[in-house]
Amino acid sequence: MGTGTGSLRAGAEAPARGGVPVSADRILEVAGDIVERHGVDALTMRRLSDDLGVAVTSIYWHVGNRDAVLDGLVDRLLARMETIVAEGSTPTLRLASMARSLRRTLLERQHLVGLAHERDRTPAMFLPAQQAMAAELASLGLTGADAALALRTLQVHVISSVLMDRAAARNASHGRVDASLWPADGSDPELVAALADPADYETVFEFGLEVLLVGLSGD
Amino acid sequence: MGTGTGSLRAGAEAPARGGVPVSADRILEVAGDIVERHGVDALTMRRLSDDLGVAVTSIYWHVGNRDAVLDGLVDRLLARMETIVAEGSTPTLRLASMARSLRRTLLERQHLVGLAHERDRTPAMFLPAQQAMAAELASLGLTGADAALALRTLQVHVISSVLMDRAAARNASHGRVDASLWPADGSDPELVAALADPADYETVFEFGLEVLLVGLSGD
DNA sequence: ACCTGAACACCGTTCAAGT
DNA sequence: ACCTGAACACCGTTCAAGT
Repeated sequence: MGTGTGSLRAGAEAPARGGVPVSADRILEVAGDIVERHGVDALTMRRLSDDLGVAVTSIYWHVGNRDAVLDGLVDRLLARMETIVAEGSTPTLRLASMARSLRRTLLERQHLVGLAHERDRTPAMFLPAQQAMAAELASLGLTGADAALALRTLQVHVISSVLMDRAAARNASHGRVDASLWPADGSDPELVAALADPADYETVFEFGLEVLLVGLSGD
Repeated sequence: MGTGTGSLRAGAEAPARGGVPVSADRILEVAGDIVERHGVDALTMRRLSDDLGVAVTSIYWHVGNRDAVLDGLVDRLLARMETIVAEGSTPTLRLASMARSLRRTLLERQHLVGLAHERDRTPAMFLPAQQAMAAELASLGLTGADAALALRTLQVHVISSVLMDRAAARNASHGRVDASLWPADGSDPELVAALADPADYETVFEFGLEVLLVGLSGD
């Protein structure tokens, strides 16, 4: 049926999706694609093997098992966290720009970041940025354990922002709070209205970041 | 084998684990037990039915399916978030005590909180505390959209702390960073040592909370 | 109204077997 | 060295059938 010429084959039996030979690297590449596009749950061994154009079992030869694939994906993400460039004329501004660009790059790989979080690899994710941030903190007078605490606070602020964004993005109805649950009487109507809107986690991030940096620079 | 009396039965065929009849409530109770003790992944329909002493399929009669069970668990958690009591003589101190007690109660139900987070129900988790916190923010001069932003910042701070704790607790090797990855030369040795220790997210929480509250109270 | 077993499609994983 | 199909134990879910 249809008006096809009949000579154009469906392409289903093309030589293994572009003829790329299977390898641990290729497997992780395709797996990363699935995870980033459809979430971790969508990564089944059978779907992965289908996308690779190969039998399920051959994946087990190259990488160990599903868990090893997930581990490999996280390792890949960490390896690609390049040192970010700081911009700004003051230490505080440079810290802010670093935190912002970290957040941006992590947002591009939301599902992978979630995966890294579940495996408690988030600290490793910030390793490349850590030295640069430590230098800025030092010029604010923060060193030793104080600097470590400040570093971790900034790190938690960044990833938590990404995790919140991810949860909100995954679900259709955002952080909308039913305004009717508030007492209709004396309570601040503007506040209730603002809370009824879905949360804008970028604004929350920026607000928290500014407060934190002002606090760190010693009021 | 062993020295048992032989008259003491194994108790395996006791009348349905205490004879409690199956119901939607009972199902959620047992399901919550499994999730809180062994994590969400451990909650399989077959294990749930085993613990209930009933056939798998009868669960489908009471509640719809696995997803409905999970939804029910989150609803239960939200319903149990009682209004917390504020302690302290100043608005800032009362806000701090509320954030702390929220964190504590959430930490007791880590897995359930993780579940609520995945379903983007975290804003609803803070609803009971929201009015009380709004009142304190008002006496700091924060109302309307400003108060909403402050509220959300505090909320994100609390749940992110819980989420971090959970990730760290689930994995044996904490946020330890390999000190050897830092340049051995001029970099702050105390800082490197502090980062080599596993992150103490309670301290990170307290530090961030204080900075946030100082910032909110208008420096 | 409530519970059951059989059955389905789908998982991850192992293994003996092919080339 | 690499890939395969068959097979296993385990999922969630449906359905016709029992009482």
